[in-house]
Amino acid sequence: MTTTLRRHTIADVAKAAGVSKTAVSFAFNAPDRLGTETVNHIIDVATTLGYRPHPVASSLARRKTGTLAILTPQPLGEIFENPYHALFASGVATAAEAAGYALQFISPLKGSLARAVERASVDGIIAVGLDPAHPEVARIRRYGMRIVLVDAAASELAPSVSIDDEAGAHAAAAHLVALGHRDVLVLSVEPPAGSGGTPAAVAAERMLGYRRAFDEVGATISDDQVVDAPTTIQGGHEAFGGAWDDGQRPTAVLAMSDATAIGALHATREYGIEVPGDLSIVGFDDIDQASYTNPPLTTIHQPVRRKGEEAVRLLLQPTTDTGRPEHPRLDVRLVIRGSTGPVRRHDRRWPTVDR
Amino acid sequence: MTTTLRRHTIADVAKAAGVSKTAVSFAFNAPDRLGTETVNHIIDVATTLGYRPHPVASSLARRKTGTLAILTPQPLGEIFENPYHALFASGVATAAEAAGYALQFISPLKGSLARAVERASVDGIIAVGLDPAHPEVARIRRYGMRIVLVDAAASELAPSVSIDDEAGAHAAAAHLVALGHRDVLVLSVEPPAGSGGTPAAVAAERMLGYRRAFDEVGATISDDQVVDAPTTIQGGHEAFGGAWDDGQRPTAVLAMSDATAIGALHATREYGIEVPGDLSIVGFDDIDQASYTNPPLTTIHQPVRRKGEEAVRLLLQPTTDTGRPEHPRLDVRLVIRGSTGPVRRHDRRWPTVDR
DNA sequence: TTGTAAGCGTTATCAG
DNA sequence: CTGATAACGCTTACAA
Repeated sequence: MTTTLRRHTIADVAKAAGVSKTAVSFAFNAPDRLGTETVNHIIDVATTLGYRPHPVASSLARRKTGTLAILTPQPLGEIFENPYHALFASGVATAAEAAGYALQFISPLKGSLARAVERASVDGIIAVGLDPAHPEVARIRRYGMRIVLVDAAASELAPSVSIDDEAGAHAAAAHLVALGHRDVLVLSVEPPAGSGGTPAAVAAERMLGYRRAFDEVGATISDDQVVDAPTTIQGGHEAFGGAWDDGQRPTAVLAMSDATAIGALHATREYGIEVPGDLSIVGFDDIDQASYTNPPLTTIHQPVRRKGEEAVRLLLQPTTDTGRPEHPRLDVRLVIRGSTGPVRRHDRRWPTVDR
Repeated sequence: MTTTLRRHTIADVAKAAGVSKTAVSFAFNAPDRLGTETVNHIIDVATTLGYRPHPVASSLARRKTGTLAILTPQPLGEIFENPYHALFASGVATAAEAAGYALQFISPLKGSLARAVERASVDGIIAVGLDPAHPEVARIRRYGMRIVLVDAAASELAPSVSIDDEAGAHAAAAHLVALGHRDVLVLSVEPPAGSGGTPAAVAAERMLGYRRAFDEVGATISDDQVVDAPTTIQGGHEAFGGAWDDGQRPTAVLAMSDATAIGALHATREYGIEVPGDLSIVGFDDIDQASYTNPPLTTIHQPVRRKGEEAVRLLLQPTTDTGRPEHPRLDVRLVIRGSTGPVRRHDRRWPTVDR
C-alpha cells in the first residue's frame, strides 16, 4: 500500500533545523546572507528530509516561472517531425538552457490556441509563424508575458526575428535564370489553416523574390506555375507529381522549403526524370538532410539555429525603452550543390502519361 | 514610457461584477454551479477587463500543474536534431495534447540534471534513456512526481515502456546471416556520458541479439568488429570510415540506429563501395529518412511514436495499486528494403587506402 | 445559488 | 545575521 506521505515544506525544515522559514529560504536563494555554519546545517537537514523548494509556490511569490515557450499554430506532432522546426527549436533550447530557462511548447489545446495560452505558466513566448495582427499576440501582451515573433512581418506590435526572404528567393531564382531556365514550377507553402487562403508573410515575400528575378530577364511566372504544398517530403512529392501529371513540363523547380524540394526530387525518380540533367531543383532553408540527398540539394541557406538563439535574446533582453521593438533580419545565402544545372538545349521527349 | 499596469486579479473581477471571488472562480471552473445569468455576466466583465486566472496561483491551489515533461540526460539541442527523439517527442506531444497537458522539456541545467529536476513544475516526467538506478529517479519520486522510464531496463523502481531490443537485433543479424554474411561491422551507440563506459541497456540488449544470430550458425562477432559511434549521420560516417581505414573489410554493417546506418551509407560513396553489391547495411529504428535513402535502408522498425503515446498513458493512468509497475514491451519487425543483399561470392579487390 | 474564510508553500519587507 | 508577518492569486470546504 503506497502511503502518499505529505511532502515536506519549508516550515518542516525550519522546525527540524531550529531556525525560521526565512533562514531556510535564504539558505537556498541567498546563502551569503547567512552564516556558513547555519547554511550547511539547514541544507543538511533539508536533504535528509528530501526537501526541495516547491517550484510553483516559489514562482508565485517571485512572479516569474523561469520558463519560456515556443508557440506554434500547428499541432506539436507536426512540429517535431519537421526538420526546419526541429532545427529552430534546437537553437531556442540551447539559448534557453544557457540562460537558465526551461523550455515548454504551446500549441492549440482542443483546437484552441487561446485556451492553451491562458493556461501557460511561462515568462515569455516565442511565436513561430504567427501574424502580428493575430488576436493572441495582443492577449499575450495583456497577460503580461513577453513575446517575440518569428517568421512574421515586422510590426509595431511586437519584436520579431526573420530573414531576408525576398533576397533569398531572388538568389534562388536568379541562379536558375542564369542557367537558362525560363520555365519553372514553384512549390509554395500552404497558407496557414485559419487564414482563409491568405499566404503566410514568408510565402508572399519569397514569391516576390522569385518574380523579381524572372522580371529582370523579361520572363514571368504565371499563376498556374505556382502550386501549394504541405511542408513535408510527401507534400512535395505529391505536389510535383500532380503538376507533372497535369502536363506541366518545367525545366526547373523552385521550392520554398527543402522538405518539398526533397519530395520533388524523389518524385522525379518515378518519372524517370534526371536531376539535374532534365530538371533542376532548388530548395530553401538548408536543413541537414539537404546535403545528404542524391544529388545533394542546391538551396538557400538560412541560419535557423541562430534565429532561435536570437529570438531568446530578444525575449530576455531588458525592455528596450528606447521605443520601438527590434526586428533583426538575418542573412541568407545561396548554396550551390548538385541539383541544379544548365537547361537542356533540345527538348527531351517525355513519355506520355497515361491517365 | 511603458507603464507596467498591474494585472487584474480575481478580486478585481469579483468587485467589478459585484460578486464574490468564489463566484468568479466557479464561473471559470464549474459554471454549472452558478446561474447562467451570473456566469455570463462574470465572463463578460472578466473579458472586458482582460482577466485570466493566474495559472501559477491556480496550480498552487490545485496542487497540479497540467504539464508533463520529457527528461533527457543530453542537451536539448542534440535531442531536437535527432530524428529518433523527434519522432518520440511527437508521440508524447500528441498524447499529451489529447489529454489536455502541456509539454515541457527537462535537460541538465548548467550541467546538472538534479538542478533542472528541482526547478521543474510538472506533474509527471517521462525519462528517456535514464537507468532505473539513477539517483534522479528516486528523487523525482520523493518529490511526489510520477515518472515513466523509456528505453531502460524493467525494474521495480518505476514503470517503463520499451521494445524487444534483443529480438529486433536478432532479426537484423539473422537476415544478414541468411544472406551469407559472416564478416560484419557493428556500429554500436556510445555509452551515456556519465556512465564510465557502461553501455546503455538498449545497446547491451541489441548486442546480445546480434551475437545470438551469429552463434546460431557457429559464427562470432569479435570485439574489434564492434565500434561505438554518436547517434548521428556524421557519427556513423566517421565510425565506418575509421574502421575501413583501419583495414576492416566487412561484407555487412549492423548499425544500432538508422542515423549511423545512413552515415555509413554515405561513407561508402567516398570509398567507391557499392550497396548492397559490395556491402549490406541494416539499421535500427525505421525513421522516416530510412525510406528515402539511396538505396532505401533495410532496418528494424520500432513504433517510436506509439512508444511516446504509451509513456503518456502510463504516466497519466490512475495508480495501479495492484502492486507492480507495468513494463509494456512493444513489437518490432524487420523491414527489408534495398540496402541488403547476398554476400559476394568472390572477393572484390579494394583499392588500397593511402594513409 | 452564492459567500466566507482557510489554506496552498514561497518570497520579501522590515524590524530586531 | 535572523525572524515575524504580510503578500502572491487562486481554490474549496463549509456556511448561509
